[in-house]
Amino acid sequence: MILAIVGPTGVGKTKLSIELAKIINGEIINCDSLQIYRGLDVGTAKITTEEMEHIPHHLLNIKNVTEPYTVFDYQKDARECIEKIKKKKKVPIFVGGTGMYLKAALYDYQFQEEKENVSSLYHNISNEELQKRIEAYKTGIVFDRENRQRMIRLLSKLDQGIEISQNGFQLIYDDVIVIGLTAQRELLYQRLNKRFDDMLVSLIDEVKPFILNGIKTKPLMIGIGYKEFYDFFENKKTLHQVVEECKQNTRNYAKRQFTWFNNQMDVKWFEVNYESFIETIQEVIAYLESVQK
RNA sequence: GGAGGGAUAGCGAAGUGGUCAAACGCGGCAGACUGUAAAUCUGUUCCUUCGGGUUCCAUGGUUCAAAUCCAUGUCCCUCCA
Repeated sequence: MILAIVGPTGVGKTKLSIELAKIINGEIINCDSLQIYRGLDVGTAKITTEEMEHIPHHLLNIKNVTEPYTVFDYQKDARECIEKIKKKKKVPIFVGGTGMYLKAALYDYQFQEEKENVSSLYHNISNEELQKRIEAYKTGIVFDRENRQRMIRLLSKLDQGIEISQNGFQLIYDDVIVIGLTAQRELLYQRLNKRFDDMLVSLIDEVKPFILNGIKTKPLMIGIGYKEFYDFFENKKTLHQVVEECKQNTRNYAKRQFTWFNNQMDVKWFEVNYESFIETIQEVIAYLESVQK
């Protein structure tokens, strides 16, 4: 069995993962694109050593923020982790909200080793030109004509002669169970807002050195709770503005995560009972037992 | 007390007689997703049994026709006393 615990940020995936790992003898594989990095702890709501309760965690804190890391790397690393854990006769448990990382690990996505920063080759090309060049390949691929980032990606693959399958993706492992945690939208948003207020002071301590040292690498320019603070330290925005922006971005992100997991993967959802989290855990366990038979 | 300015969809904000159910932005909702994925992008957003119905502070008026013009009232802001 391979288990995955997914859902929007802040629902309680981490907590559930530890309880399940204890019960089903599992090891956890992080599936959060930012928790990969060392030093991004507060803002990513990363699990603490204490919270781990000695459950082994993989792909957590494996890179510095200055090191590149993408789905390509994740797919490789995650699959290795699965094998390692299985060899120990334990259960791999994916935990995290990066839908694409999870799907790349478990489904038959194919990525090629990449030489240069391919997309930089296309920077000067207009959207119209990108569209034309893609269409010139006459692949019949339907693509988003406004999404520059993804058009560049697509064209670069076509230019490299990489074939792009137009069928859906298939799981490459049997016995994958995806558990989704959900909560009433409004309740979740409230909790996210509160979580941000609670972390604010320590978050600033965490972000500040990066910003003052002029580090502007990918995770910092992308991560919610990180990227927004540059404007504050550069005196372009007030703290209040930045805080509101962080909260807004977090809510929007949670929304997108729902969309992904609802439509891209086959998820068994459980609404979290925050008054009594044990009940949620028990529900999940009961489900797992019923599926095991 | 006097002089001006304003009140528009959940919010901000255009519109100043017809082509206005009302631009645009935000937020909300829904969606896409083969390497920045905490990214990037799309659709939708008064109600509707999809025929239509009810809107632009309120009431009355002018007009074939009003969010737009006039009158009165209410509330808000700025300035002078």
